Amino acid sequence: MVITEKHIHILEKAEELFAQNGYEGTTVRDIATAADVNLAMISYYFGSKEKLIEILFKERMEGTKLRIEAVVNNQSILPFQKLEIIVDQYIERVFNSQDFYRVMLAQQLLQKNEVIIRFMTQYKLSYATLIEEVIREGRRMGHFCKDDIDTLLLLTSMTGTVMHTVVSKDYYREFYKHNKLDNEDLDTVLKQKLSRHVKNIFKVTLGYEQ
Amino acid sequence: MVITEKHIHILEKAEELFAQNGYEGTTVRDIATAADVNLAMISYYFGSKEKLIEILFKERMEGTKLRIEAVVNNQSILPFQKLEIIVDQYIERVFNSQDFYRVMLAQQLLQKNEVIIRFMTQYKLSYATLIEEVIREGRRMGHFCKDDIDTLLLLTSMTGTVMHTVVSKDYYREFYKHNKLDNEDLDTVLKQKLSRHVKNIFKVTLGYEQ
DNA sequence: GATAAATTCAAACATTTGTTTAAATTTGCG
DNA sequence: CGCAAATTTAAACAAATGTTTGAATTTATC
Repeated sequence: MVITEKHIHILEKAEELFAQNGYEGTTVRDIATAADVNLAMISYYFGSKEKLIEILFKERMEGTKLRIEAVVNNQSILPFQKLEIIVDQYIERVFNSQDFYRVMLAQQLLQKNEVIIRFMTQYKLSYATLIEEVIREGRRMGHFCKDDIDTLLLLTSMTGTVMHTVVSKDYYREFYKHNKLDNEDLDTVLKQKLSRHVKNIFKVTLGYEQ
Repeated sequence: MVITEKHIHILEKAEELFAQNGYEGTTVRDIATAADVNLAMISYYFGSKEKLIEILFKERMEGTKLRIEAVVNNQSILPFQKLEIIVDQYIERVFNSQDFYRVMLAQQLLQKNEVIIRFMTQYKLSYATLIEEVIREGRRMGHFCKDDIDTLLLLTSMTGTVMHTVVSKDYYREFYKHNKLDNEDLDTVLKQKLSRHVKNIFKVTLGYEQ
């Protein structure tokens, strides 16, 4: 299937609506209106509403694996530095694509679409495998002293902490009376805090000797 | 409004369906069928589908605050021990009520129902306030040496890590080839791992001196 | 500029949705 | 029992849903 500008435009609008109202809570008419195209165009371009969200996932998930692979395979970066880069890349990616990550979390929660489940499983497991490689490297080099490291728990701790922060931004604003901060400034603050916090989690979990 | 056995029975079935298919993905007919009551009974007992989920939240969130308050106000428990108890209580609660916590996460993600948003905000903020109190106590007693502790980030890290673990249980099963473990055994393993991991996060974040 | 293909459109399609109705049945109580 | 209130029922309601249709329009190719 060839993805044109039109496809991309509709997908962007659909992504926004899915993030806002959920997949079931978004109608094909909503998408058509938001994208400023005729209702029938959704079927014409994507076949169905379900196919549309599948294509959205395919589009968004392509390429994300490549970036982390480049880091892992770089010989000149030390293991813990690699993990720091991976953490910062993940935080940056989530904050830059908040809508999609909301849609993804919702899909992970419901697990209704087989195609999407496969995408997400493949993504998460390959991610975990790469991190495990870095951890093994770090242990070999004597940088990490813990020997019963649960890679997936560590990864889940990162994704859970970051995702939950994004999802509960409003609590943050209320608890610390950050009302004056606009959304962008709040994001900057949260990204910094998260970076430090998650790296700390990695450090203590791995037993990283400075 | 008086909640009868009938209400509770319907709420339990609705909770299951909401967790499985989402709020929008669950029809009033689904709920009626699952609860083995006539379709019109949902409106008769709850007024509407929206009121039903609001009452579900009211029912489930009542009392959760009391338990943590009892811990915080107990003079004979040391600050870090209090936090350890709070962590274990939270993990236990999430694993015992996985359906509801899934529904809650979905609601947090979409933020469509004002009544439910209020419930959740009140819950999270009072939770954070109580933990902040314990942290202050620990700092006063010289047990925690970090002085720029972000309570809400710490709390979000706990809830995010635990919730994400529950939601992505399937990845866990696949990654570690835990196929043979039944769901209950896997839960036991995950609870133990989470308990240790989250307490570690608290320890390092607070600068707890053994 | 003619022709065919691709795109757009308004309208219609059959289902499904949450809610209501009004009659039937059960329950509680003197 | 008798009777009123509470509960249950099948049926109907209008509105909204995803998808399709077939004609109209635009675009691309010669």
